[in-house]
Amino acid sequence: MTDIVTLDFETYYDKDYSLSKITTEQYIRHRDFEVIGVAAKINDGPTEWFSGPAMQTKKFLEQFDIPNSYLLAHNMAFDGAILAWKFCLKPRYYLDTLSMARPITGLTVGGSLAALAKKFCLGEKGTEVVNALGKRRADFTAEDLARYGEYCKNDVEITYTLYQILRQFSTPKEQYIIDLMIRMYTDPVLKLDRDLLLEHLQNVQVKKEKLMAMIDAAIGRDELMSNDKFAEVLRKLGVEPPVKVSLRTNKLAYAFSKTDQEFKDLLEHDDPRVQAVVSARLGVKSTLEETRTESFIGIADRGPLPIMLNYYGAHTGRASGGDKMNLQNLPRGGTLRKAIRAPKGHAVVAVDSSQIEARVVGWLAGQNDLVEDFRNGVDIYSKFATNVYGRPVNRKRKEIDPQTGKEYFPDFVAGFVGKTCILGLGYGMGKDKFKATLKIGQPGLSLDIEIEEAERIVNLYRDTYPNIVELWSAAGKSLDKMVRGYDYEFGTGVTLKCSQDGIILPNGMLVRYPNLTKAENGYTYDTRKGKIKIYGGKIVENVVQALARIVVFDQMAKIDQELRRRDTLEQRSKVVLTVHDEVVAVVPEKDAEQTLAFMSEVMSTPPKWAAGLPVACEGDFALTYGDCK
DNA sequence: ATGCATCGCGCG
DNA sequence: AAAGCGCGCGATGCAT
Repeated sequence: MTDIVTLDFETYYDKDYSLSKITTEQYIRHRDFEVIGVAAKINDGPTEWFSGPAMQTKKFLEQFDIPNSYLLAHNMAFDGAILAWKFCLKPRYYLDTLSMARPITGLTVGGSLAALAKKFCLGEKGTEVVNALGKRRADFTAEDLARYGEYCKNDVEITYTLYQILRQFSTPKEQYIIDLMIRMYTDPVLKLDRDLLLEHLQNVQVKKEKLMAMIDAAIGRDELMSNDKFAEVLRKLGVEPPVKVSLRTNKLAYAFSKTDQEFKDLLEHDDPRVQAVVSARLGVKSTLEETRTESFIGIADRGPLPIMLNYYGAHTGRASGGDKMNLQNLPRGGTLRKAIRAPKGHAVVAVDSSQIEARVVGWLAGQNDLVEDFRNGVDIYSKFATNVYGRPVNRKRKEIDPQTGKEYFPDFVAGFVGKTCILGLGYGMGKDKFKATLKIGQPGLSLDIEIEEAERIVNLYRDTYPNIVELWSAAGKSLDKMVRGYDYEFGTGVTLKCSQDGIILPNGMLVRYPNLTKAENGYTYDTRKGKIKIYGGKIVENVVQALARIVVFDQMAKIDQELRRRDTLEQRSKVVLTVHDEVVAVVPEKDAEQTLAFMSEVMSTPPKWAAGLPVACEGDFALTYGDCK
């Protein structure tokens, strides 16, 4: 039996140097970092506390045979990174109670050890027994240090007990995924291209300065950023600011976003001053490129890029971004992605699962004609658009413009409509939202269709795929059954049983609906953020996202198991990142081609419980993440 | 100063 | 009766 070593570090912090102010990566790599003490235990043995200089702490830690043990902590990304980066100790396998708790209580209970101890009745977590703020290890009195040690030991005990409870809810595969996500952080291999990032920051800033130079010097950043102030700017130029009804609050709000057509129309206003202020507002308002580039440069100066993903961060099991650095929303085709590089002699391999959610919907609903089309590689977006427009549509067909001699896609717009239908209408989207979605469009494409036309297309979708409509209805029925505690199941590709706590997935995990309640006009469930409305179409969406996540994450685990077998100190080989339907690995350059083939093979194979689900994928390898497609 | 709600925008 | 959904971060504006 492999030992479980449970451990908890106490580290120096002060008002500004703390995890609430800076990222975990900055905190651990900071020059002020200091271990005050550490408590650890083996299996259910006694917990030991140690506090001493770094060298002695290392000696203390080395007694635990960590490289051959399972390592357990609450928030392992933190303790595991300290252990790996400061003490060069990596366990056989990471276990993390914070990750393990998320699928069970993530919706309703915070992730802190205190909140979880209370939830699972594990006794009191010690309150702050020692004032540690701003105190280095040497500043503590012997008594305070001893009390701090007791507090820390208690945390270790609670973590170990919590683990014994939570492990009953987990599976070996989910444990592997937790370990993998921790290793993405504690064992970083991707590098950031500092020079490229510095150049990019310069470009972004110059671009913004140029926009500012185009407008009246009296108008500053504040006038552009604030809605009220910007509205005044427009009024002074004789333009009545466009308004809209807020989707969330139903209140009137200024329509100043890049998706507000009326606002975008002002870019072509007769008065060049209006054009300039609108252009400046749109250019200055988005800060992602600038702030993220600055963060990246900071990391580039400190070391390789640790990737923090919250295991089961979403209700549906998808990961979410963490540590003030969401790597799941980097702009596509942008410099930030290009700045993420494989280490010397290595390549990045990225493979993503093609239209996984659309495939899962069709398969779950038993919409067999759609499933067969996916299986046969039919371009389903074009096929549905053909249906919509009553003429052959092929979004991939290229033609040469006789005037300019340039290549273009004549069915680009129709293809976009087809895509929007397949991706959106499967979850019950109505005509109004469909019309709005087409209007938002994508960069360089905004479609204005009549509401009658929107209704026609929505109805066409529902007539074409009646089993999907039937699935919404079956899923809707599950709400009534779950509330009343009756057995119920739905789904054709796989049968999903409903329980009191939610819908049971094929891997034994649940899509939970805590305190599901029948309200006046529908059903709600509780989260920490309040009550959420739930209905048939949305259940289908949640379940489909959850199923797609299981498919891709199990494939990711399988890929990593194989790569990990080849991984050595010099020739790194591992999965480094996932973005929902995408798996990214780093391997030696010479293995890139073979790895792409291997990953593609794995990601073209459905799991046993979904033998009839046609999965497909596409991928690429390159020296940078950004060049992988 | 700090927390919270809201919006916009990036990704899937 | 009808209803695309799932995230995190940065910014403003208001409350504390």
